[in-house]
Amino acid sequence: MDVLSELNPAQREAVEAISGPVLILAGPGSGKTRVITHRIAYLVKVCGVSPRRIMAVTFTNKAAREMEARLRRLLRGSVDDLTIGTFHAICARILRREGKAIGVNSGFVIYDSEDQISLLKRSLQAVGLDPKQYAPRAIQSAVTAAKSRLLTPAEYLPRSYFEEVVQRVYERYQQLLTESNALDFDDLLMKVVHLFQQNPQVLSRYQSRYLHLQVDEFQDTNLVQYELMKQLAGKYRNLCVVGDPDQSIYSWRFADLRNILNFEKDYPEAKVVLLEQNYRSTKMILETASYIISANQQRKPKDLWTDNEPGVLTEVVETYTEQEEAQFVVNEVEQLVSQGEFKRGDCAIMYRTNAQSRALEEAFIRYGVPYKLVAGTRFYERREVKDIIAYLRLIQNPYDSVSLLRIINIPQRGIGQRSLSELSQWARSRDIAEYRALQLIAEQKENEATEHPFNSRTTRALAGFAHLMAGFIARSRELNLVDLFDLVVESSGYKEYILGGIDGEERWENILELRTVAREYGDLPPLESLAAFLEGVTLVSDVDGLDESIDTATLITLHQAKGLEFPVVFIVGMEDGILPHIRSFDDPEQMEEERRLCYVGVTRAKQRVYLVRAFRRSLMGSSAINRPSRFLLDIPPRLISGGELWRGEDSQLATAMYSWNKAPTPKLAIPGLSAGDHVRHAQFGDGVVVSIKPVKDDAEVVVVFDGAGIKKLLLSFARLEKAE
DNA sequence: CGCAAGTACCTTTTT
DNA sequence: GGTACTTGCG
Repeated sequence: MDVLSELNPAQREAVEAISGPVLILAGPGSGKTRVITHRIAYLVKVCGVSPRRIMAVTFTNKAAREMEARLRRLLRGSVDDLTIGTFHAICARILRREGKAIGVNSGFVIYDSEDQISLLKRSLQAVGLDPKQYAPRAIQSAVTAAKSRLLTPAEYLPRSYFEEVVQRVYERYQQLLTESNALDFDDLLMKVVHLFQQNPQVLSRYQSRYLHLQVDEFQDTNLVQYELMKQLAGKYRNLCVVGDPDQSIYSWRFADLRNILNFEKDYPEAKVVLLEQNYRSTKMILETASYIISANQQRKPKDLWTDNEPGVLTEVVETYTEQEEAQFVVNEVEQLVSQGEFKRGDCAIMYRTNAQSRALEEAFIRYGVPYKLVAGTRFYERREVKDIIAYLRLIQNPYDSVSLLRIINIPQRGIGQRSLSELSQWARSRDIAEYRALQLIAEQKENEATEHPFNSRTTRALAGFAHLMAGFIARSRELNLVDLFDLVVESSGYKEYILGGIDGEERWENILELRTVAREYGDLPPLESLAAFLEGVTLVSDVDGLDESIDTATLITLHQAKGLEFPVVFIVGMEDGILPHIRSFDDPEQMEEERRLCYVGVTRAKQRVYLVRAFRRSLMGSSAINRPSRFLLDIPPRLISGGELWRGEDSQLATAMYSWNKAPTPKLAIPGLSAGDHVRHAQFGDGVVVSIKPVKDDAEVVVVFDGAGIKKLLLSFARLEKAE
């Protein structure tokens, strides 16, 4: 059978073990995705299982899309009936259909973490506590922790004063969510589990439908997710989970490695398959990675091996500052490209924290080398984008109080903080939603009645907003999504407002980009397309937007890099305090996770690995001198380029590296520019560069021209010449 | 109420 | 170095 022909014995075993629970422990690069897709293809083509009876859960939408694409090739069609998606997307779909059984209205909106924080602050105030005294983020984390253990406010047992606060806030927070007809990310999962617990007949329907269940990245599931799969697999027990404990890097999201351990307890009949042959990396890289991960105490040893070429030694490089570090990376990328062995798109630069991307970006721009940044300030978190989404959400669900409070005075309508808290109070005292209160005020204004506490100016403002929204809501039934989008942006006054503000053009561009996203949903009927669009934009992740077809270097965090692979990998910031991160120093478990993170990074590489560190690095304004990462010390010198020089002084390795393997001086002719440079433009004449700012794959250069004044130019278009 | 200026706070990672 | 929130004034 051709579905099996391309597989090694272990992979084949994993594919053919279709009845009963299966635990696949898959090392990096062991063809995990191939096993999952071939398994599904095998089920459909060989075993004749209907695609609609198969569910495959992935970690990101990108992974889901990839799996779908691969299956489309293997199966040719009939892919549409498969259930493939992230936990959150699949749960949202279930809740839209079945939610009413547990009092979840199908028009619910999904709150992201920012919305969550904002509602938590209001919850704090509502129970009479000061948001300044109890960090909303800490409470958020506690609430997420509770929800990932399936604890409702009533079941939550406080063991400290702080936890008592958490419980009170959590309780009110859930009330406010319900009133807003909203669910947060954690609710999506928890509510489905509750739905199934409380409605056995609903559960039974789903259990009967899904004959086969598959979970990817199982090491990163939390307790709710595990419980959910356990429920769904309750009837047929055909649950196949794939994971690698060494790549577990989401414990802070309450991923629980015990899920892997418990799996064999809950499913004693489970077949365990080990995938230990690596198809991705050279022998050198695999060995380097193995040494790094072996230093962890809390792990089962694995025997990873590969038939691949030995490859070249790992480069360990020290630079003086993070600017020099970035410069080295850019230079090295260009070297590799000019030697003809690699393309820019083969190179990935990985780092521990997002803040580290800035120095890298600056260097890429300075040298005119194109790159792509995975996220950064994430698109869907930008203020203007969230504002428009808030308008649209409010149209779908006027009870969404977080969105209402967000945009009721944006652009300014003369509804200030005071009027707002009065509005909330008034609504609460009459036990109605804010939006309903607005409607009443608008009606009363027409009737000249005055029951509410607002003066005539504020009343007019509030009524105006109510009418605006009512108009949108009425039109939303008939307008197609893009037309609705345009209507909202124009008649709310938002367009004018944003264009008149700082960075107006840039922000407007973002809104237009959001509009293109909306266009993709335009074919559906009006109300459906709005709902689908809103769900789509809330459940995206940053890697989802990563486009491998563009031939540029990729800047990416180590977390985001999980599941990806690149011929050349640079890991920068190999310093104690960065990787491992300083926050892990006093917690051995967290330290082990940092090590796994490093391992994930190294094992992304197919051909070459660079581990780069800076002697001195500025962080948050001040600068620090960091020691080399302790993880470097776990790599035997013989695996490091130039490392044999250190033989016999292993213990001194850290000190030694201060003076060895210094980054060579960049050999690039500078095609880029920096502020202060004199330039010449064909049309505008001579000028001086004021600033350079990264814009996607390009750079925006501001130049003061002697004759033509100040101009903003795109580096790729402007054809500026350097002049002395 | 709106705006400008000042201040405190932070930054790990994300569905 | 940046933002998000507070304060004070018109």
